[in-house]
Amino acid sequence: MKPETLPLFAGTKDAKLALLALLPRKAEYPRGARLLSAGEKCQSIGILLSGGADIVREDAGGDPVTVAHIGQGELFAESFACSGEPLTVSVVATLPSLVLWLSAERLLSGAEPQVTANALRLFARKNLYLTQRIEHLSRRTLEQKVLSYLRSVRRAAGTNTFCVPFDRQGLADFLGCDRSALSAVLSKLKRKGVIDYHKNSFRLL
Amino acid sequence: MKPETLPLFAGTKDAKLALLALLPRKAEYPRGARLLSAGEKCQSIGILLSGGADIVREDAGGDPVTVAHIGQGELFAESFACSGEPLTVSVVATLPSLVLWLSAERLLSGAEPQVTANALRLFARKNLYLTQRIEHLSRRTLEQKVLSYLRSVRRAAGTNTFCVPFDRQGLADFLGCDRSALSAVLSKLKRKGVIDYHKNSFRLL
DNA sequence: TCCGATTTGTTGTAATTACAACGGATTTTT
DNA sequence: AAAAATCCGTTGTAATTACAACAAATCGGA
Repeated sequence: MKPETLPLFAGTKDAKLALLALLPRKAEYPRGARLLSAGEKCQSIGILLSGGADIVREDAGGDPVTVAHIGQGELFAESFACSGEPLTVSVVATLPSLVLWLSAERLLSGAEPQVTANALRLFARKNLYLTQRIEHLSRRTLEQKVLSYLRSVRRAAGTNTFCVPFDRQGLADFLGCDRSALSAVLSKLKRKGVIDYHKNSFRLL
Repeated sequence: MKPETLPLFAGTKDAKLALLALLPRKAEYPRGARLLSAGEKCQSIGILLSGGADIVREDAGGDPVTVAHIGQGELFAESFACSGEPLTVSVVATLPSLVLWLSAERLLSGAEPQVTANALRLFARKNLYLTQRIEHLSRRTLEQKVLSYLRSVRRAAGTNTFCVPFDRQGLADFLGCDRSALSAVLSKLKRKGVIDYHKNSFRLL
């Protein structure tokens, strides 16, 4: 994936130049490598050019929890880098990965205005995504969580039949529940005639 | 609350000027008024100068749910305004309120760089806050949710004794559970000697 | 201080969910 | 094609939680 084609540089006259202003560094990591560790302060925004990684919380009291997955082209650690807070999570490569590191300081001052505006938009979008997930997670019962989620996907798709970007385990993680409990709720909803589904294709009536 | 003293304008040479570049409009709302309605596209970022408001989701299938409260000095609708997405929630005044509306378009291009940088930092912080809440909400049991939350407050406070900024009902809403169930879990943890508390002052051992 | 209102804890019950185990289906690898 | 691995739904059980109702404690005026 070419850095200049990233959404962050959309609309710039010279993406290459805009990129250089952010002091880019590329780094390769083997599978299993730690890109960042909890407790550090990080000055750089990460962009995963290729490969895959997990954001992991290793809590003192509890066992480690995978908070999110990072796919190709996605930003990570941007909030920590831009807010100056130390990391509360670690980032671990699940595949051999190529990472582009960009200076957060430069992004905050000294970058092309178009790039900063893009960043603001990206941050806003992520906020919306997080807020939506919170709305699903806040429902009291699993059935409500599932319906809240399916309705949000339907709204985004604009059709009653749509696909979800998860397998069952992924959806269970996203909704903060057990996979088999999710399966049970889904088939109950199917029996009740509220939804229909096959694999990750759903219909909401 | 004076607009020029807002964090958004911190570090500007002339806060008044920086404010004017964002085409500010002030508006007053009586208690119960809708500041924004789901489905609209909003071009403006809201800042609550005084009063109080709730962010409410009115779902087709379910009853309305209060997603968040907005207090004095807080931003709202900023993510929708900056990303261009239509609102999925409504905003309702719970008290007579004074709102400062600022042009999102201007913030994205044409604002003082310092202001844009401040916005980026604020968005980043909100991001972290939302992510943390998701981590709590994702735990499987209420006990884990509570401990996850209390540990995060302890980490922020740096001491084993600390106060939480919620009453019980507020904490229950934040953790997505029933208030009495929360009370029950808290006293179980107290009996087990894991925590101690009185009102909203907690000690985590 | 007294009263009313609000907040918080407790109890009981019904419903929900986690968890583990298993079997069938599907996919991938050899 | 066979074997292995993964994914998915089902079942049973124990634990958890929602929910409603109520009692105790706390708070805020009058």
